[in-house]
Amino acid sequence: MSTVTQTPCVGRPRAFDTDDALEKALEVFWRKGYEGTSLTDLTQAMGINKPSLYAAFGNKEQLFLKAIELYEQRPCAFFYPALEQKTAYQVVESMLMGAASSFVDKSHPQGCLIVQGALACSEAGQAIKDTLISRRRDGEIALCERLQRAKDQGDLPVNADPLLLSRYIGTVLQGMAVQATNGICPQELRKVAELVLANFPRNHALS
Amino acid sequence: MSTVTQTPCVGRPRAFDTDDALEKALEVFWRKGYEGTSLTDLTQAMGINKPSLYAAFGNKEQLFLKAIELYEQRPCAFFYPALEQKTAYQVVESMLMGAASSFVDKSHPQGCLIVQGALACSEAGQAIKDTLISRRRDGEIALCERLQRAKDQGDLPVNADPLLLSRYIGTVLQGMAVQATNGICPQELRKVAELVLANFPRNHALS
DNA sequence: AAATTTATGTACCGATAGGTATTAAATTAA
DNA sequence: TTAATTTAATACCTATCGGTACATAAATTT
Repeated sequence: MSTVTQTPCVGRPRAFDTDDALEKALEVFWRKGYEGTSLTDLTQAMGINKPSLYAAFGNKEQLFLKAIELYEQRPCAFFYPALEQKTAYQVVESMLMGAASSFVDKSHPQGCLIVQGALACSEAGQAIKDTLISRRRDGEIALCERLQRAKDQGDLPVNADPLLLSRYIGTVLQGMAVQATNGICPQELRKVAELVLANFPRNHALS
Repeated sequence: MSTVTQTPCVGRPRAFDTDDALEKALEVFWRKGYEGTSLTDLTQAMGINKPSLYAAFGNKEQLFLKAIELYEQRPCAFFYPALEQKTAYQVVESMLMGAASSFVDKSHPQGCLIVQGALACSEAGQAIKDTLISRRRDGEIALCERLQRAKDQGDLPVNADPLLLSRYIGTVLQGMAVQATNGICPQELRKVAELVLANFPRNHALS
């Protein structure tokens, strides 16, 4: 690990753990979105004051960027790992089921930070909004490439359209994130995911 | 119509048209969300100053509520009218195709105000967030009732689950709204809608 | 022990947030 | 013509926004 907590050798030692503080910041951003989160919200949740925050993380925008990095590695860690499943069906199954558990997990805010972090915002948040759009697109591109590979290997019907399928799954995942913020209960969200799966094309011979 | 522009008989006449002003406000809220929109954004777009806004619409929150009412009657007017289609399939087809055109229509902001108006926000916006959640839920409930009626009339397979189907279609619609903010092009969004339709259960004997 | 370096805490910065008091202007009713 | 009524425009209110200056505290280096 590169970001292991290594106390700098000189000067007064930091009185807080940056990883813990980042995790607290992530939770606030997740719940309130980028612009809905104030510096006061952050410092209170992180248990530090503003100069410490700025010294450790730069500014609000850079802190948010670090938060979404942590987000994609930690609680929402169902997406990219799912790509490594053996079959296209299992990839999509892993994604949909992962989303169905993560988005409504009561141990953290509901929904998906990448979707609700800055879906609509003022000019001041445009850069963050664009960053989140890119993250969503990147996910779909990665899924598309995975499905294309599956098709090339005969793991999807010859008439399957990887680009369309990845857009469709991306749409469902983003919709599930909204459903989670609506307060849908876990079982219901899971049933939606299962319905999508039931219609997903597969070569029974291979799976 | 109840809100027809009727000049009050006494006092200085209003120098702006409230319907026009509301339409301008709607567009700003649509683009920037409830909390991302400032009073200055609103007054500039509406061409009026703050006291006029407050006299005519109450405050920012009430103005937003009037904006979402207008929104559901005007540009986003594909949802509830779709319920009156003859068959369940046609209802869903009308909704999905309506969304596929409305959400990416270049004559107004991309996406759906009911989804992106306040998906995540500060405590100050909680009431608006809850209102939008209710609107989303109400739409799904109405669709569910319509599909149940269809099932009762033999217009859906006997094993069809109206509640699950309405949640699924709601999820897809909300996901399509996010896709629209991502900047997906109209044809691609339409193809997603068509894919969903292709898997929607129907009794061919009836449609 | 002194000098250096880094972090903490308080207090503050200009800008902007939503909202309003007040006065002038424009209309109708008397 | 005057009084009553409503709107318009400016200026202002308090609170909070993101961000920082500055003095103090705590560690290491010399």
